[in-house]
Amino acid sequence: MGRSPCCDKVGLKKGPWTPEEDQKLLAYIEEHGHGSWRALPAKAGLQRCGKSCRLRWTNYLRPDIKRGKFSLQEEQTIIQLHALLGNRWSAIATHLPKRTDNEIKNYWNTHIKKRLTKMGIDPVTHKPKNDALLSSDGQSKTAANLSHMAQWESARLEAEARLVRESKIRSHSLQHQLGSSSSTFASSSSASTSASALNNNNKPEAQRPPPPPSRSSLDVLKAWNSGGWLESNEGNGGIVSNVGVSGDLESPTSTLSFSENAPPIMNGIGGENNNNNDSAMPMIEFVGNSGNSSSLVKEEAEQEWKSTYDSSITTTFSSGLHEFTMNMEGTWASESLRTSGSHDIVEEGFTNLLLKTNSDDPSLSSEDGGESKNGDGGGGTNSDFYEDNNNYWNSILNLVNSSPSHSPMF
DNA sequence: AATAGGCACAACCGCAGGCCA
DNA sequence: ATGGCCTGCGGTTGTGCCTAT
Repeated sequence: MGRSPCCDKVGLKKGPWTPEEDQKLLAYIEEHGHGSWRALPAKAGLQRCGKSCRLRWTNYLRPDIKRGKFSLQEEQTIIQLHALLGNRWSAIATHLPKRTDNEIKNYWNTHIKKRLTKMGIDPVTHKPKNDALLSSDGQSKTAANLSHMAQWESARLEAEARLVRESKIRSHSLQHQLGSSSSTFASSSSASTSASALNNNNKPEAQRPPPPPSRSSLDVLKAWNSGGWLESNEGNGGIVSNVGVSGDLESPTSTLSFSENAPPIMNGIGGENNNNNDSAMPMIEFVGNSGNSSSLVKEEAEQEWKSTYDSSITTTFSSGLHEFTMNMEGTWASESLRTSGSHDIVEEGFTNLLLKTNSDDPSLSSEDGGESKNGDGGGGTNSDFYEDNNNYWNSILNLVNSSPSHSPMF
């Protein structure tokens, strides 16, 4: 694993980019694609290292970047995804179209993190700051559930991101086959969001990965499996891990069941619970159901996207108290889909399903307000606070939603 | 008006890992 | 199998702007 020197430090400019430099970089990429970033600066006449050029492009100059203030929904999505994924900004960014991981990271560090801190919520764990004791004595079963959800979602997101990348690769490969020159960037860039896609787009043919199998769902399942997630749970004394692989592989439906009576089975999941013998530990159950869920077939705007993606995944989380369904509709649709009329679905899919969990259950509404708005972390009612995951999400969102940005809380 | 402090954001740094010769 | 190249990623720093004093 040799690590390449970033660049020759001598004679290369650092610091803020000038409009002239931006123009040079833009003009070059529009005409030639970026190709090798290392070689780009010399070709483009820039006194910058390739890495600097790449960052400038991916974080600022790319034409498909939405700049400006984050919407409330975007903010909520970031909070929720961060609770699930932690500081995996690139994974979070996959659910915020047109936002870069760097932008999201900065926004988190400068805005959301501070808000949560002021609200008495640990921005790392998304728990009230005085919840540590609860976790250590095994009472925070919901935290364990959430941790497991996070693991599941993390694996899913990885697979999703992989699929999106491969989809883009395929798209660009098709474009290439159709005779597009390297300048296809200029016309297709609006439909290409991630830097990786652009990278692949401009890679020499030999460097491009082979086209993925035509059925995207296969890739998802493969990714799930290759991630070791399912295997790691097999024989784990209670976890049923199964993603249906027979027949139609599309639209996997995963059911996460929490059984109040099941023995502790979450070994290795969620650090604070590894040695937990609490009989109340829920059973987590994944049930693959690949054949029945309603497939959402999306029409591609472009001919190269004729292949349909079955881009719905339904994830049902059920507990003794609540059951809510996550319909991952479109979340691994291609970027082309995002810009061809399905954007809203894609952009809002995960966000909405998350938000949905906070409004579906009327029993939650009675717990809005006072308790969750206790900025100091709850004051002795944390066991209630962690009654279930929904309460947790609800509390975060209510705090965010009910507190205008100019309020003292923020 | 000058200045200090805080804030927001762009950019940089360096590690990790995939790919290829 | 090995080593170099390249990119992705997360953490950190630098800098300009805004606001309060």
